[in-house]
Amino acid sequence: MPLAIYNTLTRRKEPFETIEPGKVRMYVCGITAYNYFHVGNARAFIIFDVVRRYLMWLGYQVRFVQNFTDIDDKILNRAVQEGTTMQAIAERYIEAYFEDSDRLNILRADVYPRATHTIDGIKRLIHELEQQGFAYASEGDVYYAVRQFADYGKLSGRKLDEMQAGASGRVEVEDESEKKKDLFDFALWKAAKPGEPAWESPWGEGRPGWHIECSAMVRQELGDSIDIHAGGMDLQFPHHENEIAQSEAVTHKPLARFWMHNGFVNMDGEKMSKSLGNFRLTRDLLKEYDPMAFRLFILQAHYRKPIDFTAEGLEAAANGWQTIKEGLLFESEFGAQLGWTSGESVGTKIETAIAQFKTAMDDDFNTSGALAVLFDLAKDLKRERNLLVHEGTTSIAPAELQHHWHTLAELADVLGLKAELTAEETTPGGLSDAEIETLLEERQTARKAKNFAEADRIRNLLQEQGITLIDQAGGTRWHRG
RNA sequence: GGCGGCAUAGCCAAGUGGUAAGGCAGGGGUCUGCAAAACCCUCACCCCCAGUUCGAAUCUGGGUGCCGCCUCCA
Repeated sequence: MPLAIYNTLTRRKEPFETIEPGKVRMYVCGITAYNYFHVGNARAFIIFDVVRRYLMWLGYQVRFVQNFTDIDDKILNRAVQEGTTMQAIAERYIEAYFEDSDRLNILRADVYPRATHTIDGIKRLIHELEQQGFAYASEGDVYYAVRQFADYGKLSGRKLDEMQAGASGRVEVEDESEKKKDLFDFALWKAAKPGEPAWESPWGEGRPGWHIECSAMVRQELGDSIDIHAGGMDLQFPHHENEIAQSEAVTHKPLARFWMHNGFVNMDGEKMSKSLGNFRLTRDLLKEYDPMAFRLFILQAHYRKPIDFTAEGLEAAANGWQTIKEGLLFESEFGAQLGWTSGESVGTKIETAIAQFKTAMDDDFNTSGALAVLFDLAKDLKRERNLLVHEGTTSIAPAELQHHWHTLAELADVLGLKAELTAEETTPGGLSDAEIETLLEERQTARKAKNFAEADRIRNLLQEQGITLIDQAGGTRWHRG
């Protein structure tokens, strides 16, 4: 069965087809660089990173573009607040974006266009819109005339006449109405206020509106029509609706074949938003949790559903991640011991696992279902690992085990789950094997003499060094970690 | 006022006509001086009512509850 993706435009799952065979052009709306990104942003980036990875795994050549908005009121405000420039603020948070997203194992985009580097393209687009009667200048601003675009509202499923201006309660409707012909017209270009960064234009000194940059960037980096355009649910309207209006009015071609939107991250049941101030920065979260635990947390829910961010949920994901991580680390810990070579063959279990994984992912990226496959594989490995540690042998032939591991590693990579030994785990404890053996002998003597206090003292001492003892009938085994 | 979504175990969450994946937590057991680690086993009739069907968590109608969007937002 082929891959089916839910398309916001049609409100249906549709078989995925590309414009150009074998190639995918994909655009994801990135951050406005005025703060570290929050966990809601992170969800979008993780989700679409997985979409990209999966398409690549299926054999598509994916060109992935994600923008940085580096002109914006919020960046400007912050710059004023800190007595610095808009550029300095933007640079800082773009750099931070890379640090945080790298930790989340989000693949780098092929291109990261910025608004400030796209001014020419933006001006050209506005000019074309003006020429074709979709835009008008007004006191140094330029607005898009939504009534001129017959399809306005097709993405978000609304009609201009049915919309209630100001229903969100965030906008002062009267504010700009003087300059606009219609309440729902939106700014393509804003006249600069004194002291603000500004660019020359036929309409006077000013800067681009928010929506226009994406239209210009898509066009510049990917062409008139692309395969996937993605972002958070909230971008559906007005941002993406406006992008469509801007782009399609000029090109007369569909901006994107598939529009994908991810659901929100709620904080303890309540919507997380900048205005409510209850957002959680990814950077802060990663001080407490393994980035992969967070990734797992996100991937355990379907991307279009809202997900509730709670400490319990994160804990559960962190515990679950341990299992997958142990499976992934199997090779580096025991591969050599088991004499694994690079030879490959595939067992039936593995084929079934891959098929199940694919079935889940083909169904509009059912990562939750896909994860069940990973857990199954990881648990096998975990069991064998423990058998090895406790009994010194495995119940599955090493070669077959290797295929298990290989498959787990491959599928985990599609989901962007990567296991790394922490510094603690890599650095062996202060005690040498010989020292440990000596202590064990002492403890054994104490145990035989029923001096359990002494035996427990030694056990605790070793435990503090990260060494776990396994008392068995045939003697005591131990392992680090 | 308009548009849309969701409701599955203690928690999270798949499944969209054939008799409930998975994760976390829990319970029981084996082993042990006691632990720990490990292993094995175990844990749901799917918000309510009516209907369609041989058969429904899954379709239809009606309720109830929660949530999102209608120019800050991923």
